[in-house]
Amino acid sequence: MIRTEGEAGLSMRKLAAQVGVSRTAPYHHFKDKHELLCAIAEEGFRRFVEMRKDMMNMDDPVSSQGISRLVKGYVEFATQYPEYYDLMFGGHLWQSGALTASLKEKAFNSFRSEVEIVKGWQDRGLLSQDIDVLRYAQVSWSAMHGMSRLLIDGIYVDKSAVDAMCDTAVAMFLGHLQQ
Amino acid sequence: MIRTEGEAGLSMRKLAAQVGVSRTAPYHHFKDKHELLCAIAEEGFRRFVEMRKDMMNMDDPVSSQGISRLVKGYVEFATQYPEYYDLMFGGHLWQSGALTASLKEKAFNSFRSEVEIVKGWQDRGLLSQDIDVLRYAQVSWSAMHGMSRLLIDGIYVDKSAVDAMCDTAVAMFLGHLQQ
DNA sequence: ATTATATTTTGACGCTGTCAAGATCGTTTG
DNA sequence: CAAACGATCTTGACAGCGTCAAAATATAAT
Repeated sequence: MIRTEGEAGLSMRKLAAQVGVSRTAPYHHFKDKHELLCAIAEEGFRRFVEMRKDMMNMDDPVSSQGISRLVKGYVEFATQYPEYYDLMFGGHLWQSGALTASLKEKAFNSFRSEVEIVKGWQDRGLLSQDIDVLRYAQVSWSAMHGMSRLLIDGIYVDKSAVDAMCDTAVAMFLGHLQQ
Repeated sequence: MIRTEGEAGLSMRKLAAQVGVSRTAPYHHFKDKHELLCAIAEEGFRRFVEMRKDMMNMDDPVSSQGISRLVKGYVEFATQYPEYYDLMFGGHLWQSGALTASLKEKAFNSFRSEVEIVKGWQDRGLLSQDIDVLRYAQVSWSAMHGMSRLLIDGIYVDKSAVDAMCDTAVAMFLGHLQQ
């Protein structure tokens, strides 16, 4: 429903109707609409980490190909499943401050994996030794997140430029090192 | 009203009540709630470009101080006026695809100014000659946008790290050049 | 077979955006 | 000065929303 009518188009009533059940039946399985959305977001994280694992098995994340693949994979996930991405990393759930504990954990793990990757870059000399890994992970993730958001939200409209943007991002992450 | 109760907390009815008129009076000045939000977003852009001009008058944008000031100014604007930022660069209005013409123009000008700045970096040798300026502007803006979004949306919560993140971003933008 | 528990339903409340028809007011024109 | 007009505002109404409460039903455990 979110995919076809947007996040605002998802209503508990229409959802129940589509399933063939009365309006308030879903409330016995989810306390809130909020809690239902959290559950959907969790499902999104499951898909996300699975995709990420697959990519890191295909190429070493510390290699030009591997890094490029990770960045492109990230943006691809966001643009292919914008509904999941919105719920996972959008303000809608986070600003409420009342995330499900399990959802919070999954999100945290996702970010920690990004930090690990950046640490790998530094360990193998792709990144200067005196760079703060945590900050660098925050900023590089910001870039991927920002690109994804701008694409999803319809601000960046030229989808044929995505690949070039990702390449540029990789170059920027690694300080324009030749390799 | 948005500031105190969030964007979802702004309702045409409450707005009218607060002004002291009937529910539908605002509809004679704005066709839609959508059009009202567009108007607010425009006001946000006015403040944004004004702030940006001030900063570029204080420091040359092609200087370590100037660049740093621009980045920090950007994020500061976003976190200080999150309601404006949400409307200006959030999916809510853009995804509808029906932006006011004047709003669209203001947004486009804002991005073009970012491209100009990056071009300045390249012209003065801060950036390798064989870098695509447009792509680089898109990615660097993505990073600033991503940081802002993650802060606004409550995903990055440690606000004491904002300065260090901005510094890291600047270092990343300029390929870790010493200067 | 009976109790207990899980699940569903109907009804209701207050909220939302916005359309339609009528009322009021200020300004412009004959 | 009066009449017409257009801008502004109002009340009424409609369909939709999330969700609480109480009653009804089905399923499971004793």
